[in-house]
Amino acid sequence: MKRENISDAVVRRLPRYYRQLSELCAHGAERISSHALGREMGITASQIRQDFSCFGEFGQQGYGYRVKELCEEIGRILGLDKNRRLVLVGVGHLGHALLQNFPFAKCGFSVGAAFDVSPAVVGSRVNGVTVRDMREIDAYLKESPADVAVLTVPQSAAQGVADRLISLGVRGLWNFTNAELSSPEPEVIFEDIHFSDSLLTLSYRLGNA
Amino acid sequence: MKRENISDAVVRRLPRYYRQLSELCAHGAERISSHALGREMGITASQIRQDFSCFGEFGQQGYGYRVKELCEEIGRILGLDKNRRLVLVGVGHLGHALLQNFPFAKCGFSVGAAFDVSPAVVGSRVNGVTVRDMREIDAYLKESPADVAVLTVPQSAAQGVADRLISLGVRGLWNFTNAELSSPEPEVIFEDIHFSDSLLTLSYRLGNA
DNA sequence: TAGATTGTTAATCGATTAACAATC
DNA sequence: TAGATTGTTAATCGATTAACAATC
Repeated sequence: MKRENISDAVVRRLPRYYRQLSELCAHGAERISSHALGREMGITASQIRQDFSCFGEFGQQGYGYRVKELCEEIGRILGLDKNRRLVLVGVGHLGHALLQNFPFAKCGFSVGAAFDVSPAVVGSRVNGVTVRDMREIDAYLKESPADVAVLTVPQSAAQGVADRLISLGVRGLWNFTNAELSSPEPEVIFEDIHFSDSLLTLSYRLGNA
Repeated sequence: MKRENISDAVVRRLPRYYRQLSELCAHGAERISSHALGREMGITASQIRQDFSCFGEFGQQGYGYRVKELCEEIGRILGLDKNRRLVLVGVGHLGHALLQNFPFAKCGFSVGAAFDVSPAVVGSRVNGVTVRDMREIDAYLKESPADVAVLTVPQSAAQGVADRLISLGVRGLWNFTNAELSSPEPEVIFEDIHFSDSLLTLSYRLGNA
C-alpha cells in the first residue's frame, strides 16, 4: 500500500470510480479495461491507469481490471469498512432530510444521535435516530465519542458549534452551512457542501444568454 | 471584459471571493489588498491578483481593491443580476428543505414552481411556491420557460426526468441525485451535488485511525 | 503465437507562485 | 518623495496525456 501518494485530485475521483465500479459489479461485469471504463466515465484511459496504479496492482496485462476486487479495494481506501460513528447537529429541514434519505450506512457511518436546540423536535425520533437536546451533547459525546459531525445548523451558529464539537473530540466536520469554518487544531478536517457556490458556478456557466 | 479566459479553477473560486467580499462590505470595509484578502482566505496574494486580473482592472497600485466595486463586478460575472427562472422537481424531504431554506433570490434565481408525482404534496404551497402535478410540467414550461431545474427526485428517475426537462428547454440542471447524468445536447450544463462523494472524501481524509 | 492491455516513464499542458517594473 | 500594492511576465510546480516495453 502506497497510499501516501494519492493526491487530492485523485481522491476526488475515487468516489466516482467506486460508484461506477459498483454499478458494473451489480450488472455482473467481471472485468473492465481502462479504455472501456474511460469511455463510460469521460476520462482518458491513461488517467485511469495512472490513478489505479497509485494503490497497488489490480490490473492484468492483456485482460483488464477485475471489477469486484478493484471496487472493494477502493471501498477500503475510502474507509467504507471502518464503520465510523457520526452525530448530526441541527435538525431543521435539511438535517431532517439527511436523516431520512441519506444512506449513511452505505458510506461506512452509523448515526449515533441527532441534536437540536428546539423543544419542538427534541425527543422525537427521525428514521430511528433520537433527537436530543443540544445541552446534552457534551455528556453524550464523552460517553459515546463520534468521529464526524454533520453540521446542519443556521450559518450564524456554525463556527461556535464547530468549536464545541472539536473540543469534544470530533475530527471531521461535514459542513452544510454557507460559513467558512476553521480550527486551530490542524488535524481537524472540514468538508464543505456549499450549495450557493455550486449554484453560482452553474449560473456563471449558463453564460450571458 | 475578457471573460473568455476565466478557467474552471478560477470560476470555482469566484463564489468564495464573492462571499468574502460581501462580508467585508457588510462590515464597512472600503478597500482590501491582495495580501490581506489572501491571509483571510488562505490563498496566496499572487493567486488573487492573477484571478482578479482576468476580468478587468479593479485594483489601484499602492492602494488595493475597492471592496464594493469588486464585489459587485464578481456578482455580475456570476450572473446574479440575470434573475433567471428556475423550477424544482421532486418535493421530497430534500426538495422541501431547499424550498424552505435556500436563498434562491440571493443567487439571482426566482422559483417559478415545484413539481412532484405524489398526490400527498401536489397542490400544497411551500414557502410561497405552489407544488404542481408532474403531469402539468410540459404545459407549464411551454407557458413559462425556465433556465434551470433543481433535480431532487429519486435517483432512479433522475435521467428520465432530466431528458424530459431538457426537451422542454431547460439548459441547466442542478442535480442532487447520486446519478451521473448526461445529455446529447452539448450546451446543457450539469452541476452536481454528490453528497456521498463528499462524505467519502471526508472519510478518506480521516485516515486509518 | 498474436492481440490486448497493463504499469510506468517521458512529454505536455495548465495552474500556482514568485518576481518586478509600473504607478498610485 | 517613500512606501505600498497592483498587473503581468517568468519560473515552478503538479496534474494530465502520450508512448511503449513488459506480459498476460
